[in-house]
Amino acid sequence: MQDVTLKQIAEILNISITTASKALKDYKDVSPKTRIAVRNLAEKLNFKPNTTALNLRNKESKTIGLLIPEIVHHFFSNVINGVIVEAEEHGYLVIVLISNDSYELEKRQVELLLDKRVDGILVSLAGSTINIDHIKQILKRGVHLVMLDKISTEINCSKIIIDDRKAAFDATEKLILSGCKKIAHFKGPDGPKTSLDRYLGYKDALEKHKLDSSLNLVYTSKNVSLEDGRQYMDQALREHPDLDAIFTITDLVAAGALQYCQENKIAVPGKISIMGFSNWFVSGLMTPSLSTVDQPGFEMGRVAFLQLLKEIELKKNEASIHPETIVIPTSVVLRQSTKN
Amino acid sequence: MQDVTLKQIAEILNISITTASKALKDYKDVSPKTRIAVRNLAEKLNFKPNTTALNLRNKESKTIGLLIPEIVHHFFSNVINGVIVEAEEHGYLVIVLISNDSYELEKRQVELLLDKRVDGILVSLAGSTINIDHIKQILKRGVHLVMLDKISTEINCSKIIIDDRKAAFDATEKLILSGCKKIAHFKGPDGPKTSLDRYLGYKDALEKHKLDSSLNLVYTSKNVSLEDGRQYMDQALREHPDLDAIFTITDLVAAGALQYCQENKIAVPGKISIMGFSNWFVSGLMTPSLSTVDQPGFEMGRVAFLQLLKEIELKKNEASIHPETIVIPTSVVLRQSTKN
DNA sequence: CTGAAAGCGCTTACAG
DNA sequence: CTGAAAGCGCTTACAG
Repeated sequence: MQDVTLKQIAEILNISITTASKALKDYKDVSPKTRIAVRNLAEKLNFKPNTTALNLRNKESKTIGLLIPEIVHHFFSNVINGVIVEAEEHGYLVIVLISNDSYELEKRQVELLLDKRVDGILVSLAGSTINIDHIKQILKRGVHLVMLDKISTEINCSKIIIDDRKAAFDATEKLILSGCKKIAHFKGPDGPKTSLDRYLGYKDALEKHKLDSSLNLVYTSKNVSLEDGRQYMDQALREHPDLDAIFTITDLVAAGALQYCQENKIAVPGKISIMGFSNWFVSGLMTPSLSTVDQPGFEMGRVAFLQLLKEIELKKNEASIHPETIVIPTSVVLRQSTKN
Repeated sequence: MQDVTLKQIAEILNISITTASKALKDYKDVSPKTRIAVRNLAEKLNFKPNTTALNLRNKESKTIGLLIPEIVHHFFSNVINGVIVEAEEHGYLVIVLISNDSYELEKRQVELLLDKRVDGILVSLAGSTINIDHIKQILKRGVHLVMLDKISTEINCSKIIIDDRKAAFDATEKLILSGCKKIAHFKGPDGPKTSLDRYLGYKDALEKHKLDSSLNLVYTSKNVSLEDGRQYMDQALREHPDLDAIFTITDLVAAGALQYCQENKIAVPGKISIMGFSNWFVSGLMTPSLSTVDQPGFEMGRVAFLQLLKEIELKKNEASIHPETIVIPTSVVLRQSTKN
């Protein structure tokens, strides 16, 4: 069954396409009789205006692109969900593309989205992305852009982030307030700003409370993997027998550390407290369950879409756009892997 | 910066739009000189043919819709990933929509996708979907359809599934072969076919090995939640003191059962073996890690897209389409929550 | 109140 | 070798 067009309706009713179109769009200069006839027939034939034709004419697609490093990932799948739900609410559809943390893929995917003529693009940068000319390209082509979580300070666009430094500070301070005195940090790789900020927040807290903040308490996890967590837990315990807590770049690393402790009968949090970051789904299921920082992915996705929409509509009204940076609040979730 | 059009190129070069178009598309009836001039200018101005115009003309969008019950979910996020990766490989983009297991949402989302004129739709049904007229509507509108995992036998389209009954049989038999004699099943709600099939596979295995397969060993989890797992573990142990294994509808329920055992110092697998289903990411992280059935989401997503593509291309060549049902193999993953 | 015309950006059968 | 014309399906300023 082919899609019904205005032309067909016009032919059946022996009127012009113009009139048929007007009748459906509540133009006042159509006789009630014609209006009714057109509407009834449209209803009967299940007429749906062809979106592609509308897009071509209106130069908008009511579609946005979402470019994200991963999808099989608790935080990012929440982000995607937030974007999709909010977009649908406002009549927009979302094309999802996964860079798999690859700069090359990300670059190509930006092209795909641009060629597709989406109305706007939401980007969370791949871990391996250093050069950001492809992102600048988005702005140059006049397409709206909002970055979230993995952002670049070199791009002049709206950004949706959490305050990683403050969140890490809060998490570390909770460990301190629960009585921990020697706290290691398993940080992420050096590139991403989030890694750096979480490290700085950790350091801030130690310094504020005058605890040992020497660099030999900091371990850099290359792969941010379960295995890394196990390995550094082993190493940290050997290098610092008096260690009583660790704070990790993300829950997965914390989970590895926790596994190591379980297998080696090291009491958590008796001997050592473990604090993760991100509040992955898994954190609540482990034994003991993991204390962590809740990173509200769904909310970030929602707000990112809303910001993009705002800019799309400002542009339509020819108003000027002022990029904003919106910080979404985080909170520390205390569970069983820390004291108190 | 506005997008460059063929018209602009033609004007600059003082040729017709027709010729410009042909030059870019390797029509042989264009002089080499013109061809070169057009190509160079197009390159220089970074000309990209307007996809929307092409879509309108070619009546295809190189875009498909993916309608899925959940996204913050290990299996489904893998499915989505598989679809997106394979689609991108073949020049297709994917619009993702989440029904959140709601029939109402699913119905509306099918409309959205149809109105968008996607070339095809991949559907995994919402848990609450009983009436499937909206799915039939897809076929009626001449849009290609492939269903995956949560399918409906009433729809005549290609389907990508696992053999739930066989998978459940295999999992249960592993428990039996490891020496378990009294095995309970925490099944899912009665609606979905997967629930039923997993129950039947469990029953098949018990009967084959002449073990107790009475109905009082079967508990129906309404919410398929962590809490359900805890609760039925408690109940099952009270009702069957000699219980030595459980097989659950999905890993989350198994995780709840495991938590219950941990908290109540019930040895796993010493006293009781626990077998989940789906191989969620979390299964490998728990202590003890969970034995389960691997449900290859990524592969299912890939194959689903490939099947859809095949049908799209068959149609283009006016060949006839024969719906296929493709069964993706599963395997039992033995970890620490079961014996041997 | 109705409809012919122009246009969104492209392609292609056809005439010259 | 080049380009005017028709067309994909719609909308809207304009003439009648």
